[in-house]
Amino acid sequence: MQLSDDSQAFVMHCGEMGSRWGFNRTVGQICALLVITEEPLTAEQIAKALSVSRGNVSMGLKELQSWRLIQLRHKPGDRKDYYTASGSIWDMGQTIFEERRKRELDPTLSLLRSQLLAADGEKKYSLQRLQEIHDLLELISQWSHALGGMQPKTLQSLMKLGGGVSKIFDLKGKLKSV
Amino acid sequence: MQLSDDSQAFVMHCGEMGSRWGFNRTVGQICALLVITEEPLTAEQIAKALSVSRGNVSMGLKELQSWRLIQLRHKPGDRKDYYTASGSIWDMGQTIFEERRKRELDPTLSLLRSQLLAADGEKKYSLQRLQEIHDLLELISQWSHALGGMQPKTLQSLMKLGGGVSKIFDLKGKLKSV
DNA sequence: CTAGAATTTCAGTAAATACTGAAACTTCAG
DNA sequence: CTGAAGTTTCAGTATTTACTGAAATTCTAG
Repeated sequence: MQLSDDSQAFVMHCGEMGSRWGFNRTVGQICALLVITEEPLTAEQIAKALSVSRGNVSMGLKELQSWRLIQLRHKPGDRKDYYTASGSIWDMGQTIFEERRKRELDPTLSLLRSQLLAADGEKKYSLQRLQEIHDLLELISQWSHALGGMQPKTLQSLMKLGGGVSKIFDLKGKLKSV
Repeated sequence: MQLSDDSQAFVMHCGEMGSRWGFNRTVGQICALLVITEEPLTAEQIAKALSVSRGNVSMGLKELQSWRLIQLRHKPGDRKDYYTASGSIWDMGQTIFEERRKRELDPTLSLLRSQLLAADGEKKYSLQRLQEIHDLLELISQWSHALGGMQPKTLQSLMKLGGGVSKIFDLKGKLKSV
């Protein structure tokens, strides 16, 4: 596990960004390391490469598994656990998207739903605002579901439209009939 | 500033979710409070309502301004600063989306670009992966730009398609000519 | 200018979070 | 079984992040 300067820099960067992405430094580093490394790695190798404790790596791997971002592998005649990034970058992106929806959107959505249901007609302004927030989150959530269900290939093509999204939308107006 | 139980619960919830959304508890609470309150509030009132120190509120307001989520207001003949949520929920959602792009995507994108430019042809596997990550982030970034540039109205209609996104994409295939 | 009302800053402290390393646990070959 | 190789757990500690409150600063009416 001798990392090139660039790889080193990339892994460290992901560590620093870790917190913005919702996990901690070590988790970010482990994930980056597994993504840019072709061969599956043992916890031991990871700890060595990142200069962190074996226990810390164990916890990090557990968390990455809860995000469904890494996979356990075994080699015949070797009882060590090997880990590797799960699937393509696209798969991983999709997974992160979904997991973030679950963690960042769903809890709030569920609180809003219950408050709106129990609403007593008082407090017009705040209720209306809660409703708006609810509607927005609900829509984002639906989108997120839809995107998560797509094949990476389809998603990729859709994404390639990039700035053209709005153009498509314009088209749609002209095509209600289809 | 007497909050109803529900409002109280909502504000506290946003505080707890705060960290997942990239800021701290107090910032989450202040933002929630301003969103559900129609009248602009002073820092004093906010501190009272949330039972936190005046200084903490000042820092929180500063951060929310850096996110462009709140606006300063003044009342004639009153030199206190009043704060209010900036624009509709939709505007705010868009703003959060953009700011998160800047903070969560752009730094990585910029590192990747420089590493890919300086690439020396060695390390085939990791380079390819970096390229894939770059492409994915680039596309998300473009989308994010496109969405950020849309009128809330347009965006709203687009979002309402929800699960129908893929249908649009199917349409597009049939419409290359347009 | 000046004074007082308001806001911001920031050193010190509190709270939350992450990390280590050793002990407990698991697994399996012999 | 036994014990060695491997993994997980977790109490204690270190680090980071958030918060307080008092002092410094800004602002403006008079």
